[in-house]
Amino acid sequence: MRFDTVTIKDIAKALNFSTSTVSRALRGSHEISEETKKIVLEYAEKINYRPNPVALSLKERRSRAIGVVVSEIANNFFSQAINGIESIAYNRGYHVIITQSHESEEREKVNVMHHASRSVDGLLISLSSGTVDLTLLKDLYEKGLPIVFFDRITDEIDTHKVTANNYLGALHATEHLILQEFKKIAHITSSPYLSITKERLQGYKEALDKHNIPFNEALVKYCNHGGMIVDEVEIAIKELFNGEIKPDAIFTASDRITTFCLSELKKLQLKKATGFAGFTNTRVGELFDPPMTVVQQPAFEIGQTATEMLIQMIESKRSITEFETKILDTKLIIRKSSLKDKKPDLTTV
Amino acid sequence: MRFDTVTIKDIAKALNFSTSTVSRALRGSHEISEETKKIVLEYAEKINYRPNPVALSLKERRSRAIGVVVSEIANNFFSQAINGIESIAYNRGYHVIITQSHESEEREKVNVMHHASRSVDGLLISLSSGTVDLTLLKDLYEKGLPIVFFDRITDEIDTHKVTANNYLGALHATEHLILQEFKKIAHITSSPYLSITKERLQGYKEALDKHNIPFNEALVKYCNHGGMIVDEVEIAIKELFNGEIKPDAIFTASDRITTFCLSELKKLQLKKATGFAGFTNTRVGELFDPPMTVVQQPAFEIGQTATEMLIQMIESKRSITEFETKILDTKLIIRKSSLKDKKPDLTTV
DNA sequence: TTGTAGGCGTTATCAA
DNA sequence: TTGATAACGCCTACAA
Repeated sequence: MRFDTVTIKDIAKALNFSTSTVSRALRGSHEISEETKKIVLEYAEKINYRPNPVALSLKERRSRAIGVVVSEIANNFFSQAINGIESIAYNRGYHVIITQSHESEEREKVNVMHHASRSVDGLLISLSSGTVDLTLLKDLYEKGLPIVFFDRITDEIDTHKVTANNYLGALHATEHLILQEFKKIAHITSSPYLSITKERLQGYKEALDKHNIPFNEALVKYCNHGGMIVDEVEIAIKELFNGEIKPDAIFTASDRITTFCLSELKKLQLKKATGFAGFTNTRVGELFDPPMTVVQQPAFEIGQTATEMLIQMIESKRSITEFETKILDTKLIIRKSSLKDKKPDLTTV
Repeated sequence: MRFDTVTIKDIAKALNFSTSTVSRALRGSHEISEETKKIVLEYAEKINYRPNPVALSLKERRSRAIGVVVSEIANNFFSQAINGIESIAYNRGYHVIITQSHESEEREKVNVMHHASRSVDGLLISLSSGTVDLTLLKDLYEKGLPIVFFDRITDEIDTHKVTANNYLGALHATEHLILQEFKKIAHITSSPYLSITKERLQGYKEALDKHNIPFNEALVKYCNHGGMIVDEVEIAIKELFNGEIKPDAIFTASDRITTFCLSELKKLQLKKATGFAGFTNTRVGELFDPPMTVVQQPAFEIGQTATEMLIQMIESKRSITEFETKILDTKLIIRKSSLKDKKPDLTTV
């Protein structure tokens, strides 16, 4: 099956003009007579002519499209961030092309190359948890492809970056658990490679330190696939509760880990005995049993900010030398799951 | 900023061959000497040559890309369906370009046109709740653009379609509520234009009929934006509970409506008194308070099936005349929210 | 004011 | 076995 479209040639032939005349008339050039313009525009309208963006991309080497690479769309944080990205891009006349890396370095590379070679004008990327090698991105960036990192960022490339204040978010959540008099707070987090993992771990440690609680490596568990594999979280929890120091509270570092962790705790009948707080952008934390204490990232705003920065880079005439890393505040929403005294929820019976 | 890439020309110049020789060597043509091939391939590898897909698209009028239009990515059903789409597309060597209509006919049109003119090889679409006019899609379809509808389908275009068995899903859920001895079961659903709305309403009615419960129009509420606007659901619930016949159970017809509805019931302290079941693909229904009875759609499989059908259309040499509408079974997962006797959940305390 | 020619990167056809 | 040329759809420098 093939798809027929009207081209400038068709118009030129039908109207007995040259293609250049038609082209100029369509773009409203002042060097074309009003009459010709009118004839051409009317005919174009009539046969529903649309310029072929592929041809334009080839010619202008730009596409008015922005490529986005995230690990997973089925994730509250990313889908909200994407909405932020779209809200800006749409208004500025850019299209958004979304691809998923599924936390795999390999898939991420394929996606990045696809974007680059399809002449997106710029790239927004949140690194996969499997990514260690940044040479491809570095390469493209040096060749002139504008890139903005968001959420999972890197030190290795000097460009604009946007992320949540993961450090403070983790610090406040952990501190909240400490003030609730939990003594053995475990931390289940993603791949240690990720910027967000490091920042959140740092916040967790800082909170402990501030309250003179010794940091214990055994209470920190890493899920290298960010919770994409159920077993990861299951194993982490089993190790924690079979270990020497059984935690009385858990602080989780990502959407998926948070969810799986709750399921596990429920299975093990530990849900109501264990203090709980986690990073997640779910809209339904309030409906959980018990209602869940969460650290919420400004996902929509992160997407917006990253996109504004990217478009600025794309449209800037001279090359940019001053780069910025914007850090947006998280929000701690305290609900019953992190309170020491977790009676069954009777208020809504 | 501009982005430099290596082209066949560069290779030709460097190696003192013509572009056609290089082109053929790169594609392994047998009419090129082994030696030349080796030289070209090695050099191409060395300078990291990648063919420009934009140029290829222009030449071949195909892009090996599939366009997807959904109402919202931040939706369990759609994000899972997209994963299904990607799983097939990736293996067959197609890229997936995702766009959102935000339940707006206008945005949907823009996206469809974007896809069409960017020469996607085919289109997967789930209609927005605002869509009444299908002439654009009809037009493109008649011009030869392969289109497969999934989830929210239409009678107006004769092509492949895939959807869940919304009728049976609704029937079983409603019947389950009836068997739990709920007497006044309300139904909150999406825009009446949508195929899924009609099918689910049909199932709901059928269940009532089967059990000799008279259908009451006042117990059905439509949210024209599919719950994208919070107020919609709030108003629907208020109307229901301020009406003459106060419902003792609610059956909701979409992910968002389900969630908002629960929030409202919680606010109004009606959550534990009201029987509840709803269409949703959330993974965390079990963690809710009370654990939620859900009708789950085979989202991943719907995405996969639609993509297989689309690729078949794309790659078929002669035009297809026999079209199929596949209907995949839903799954009713019964949990506490729909049980008549909803004691506070003590088992997990 | 309009037309001609060349180029964006690639491949197919034809010629050498 | 290799090279020159034209074409995909569009735009623009230059010519008329």
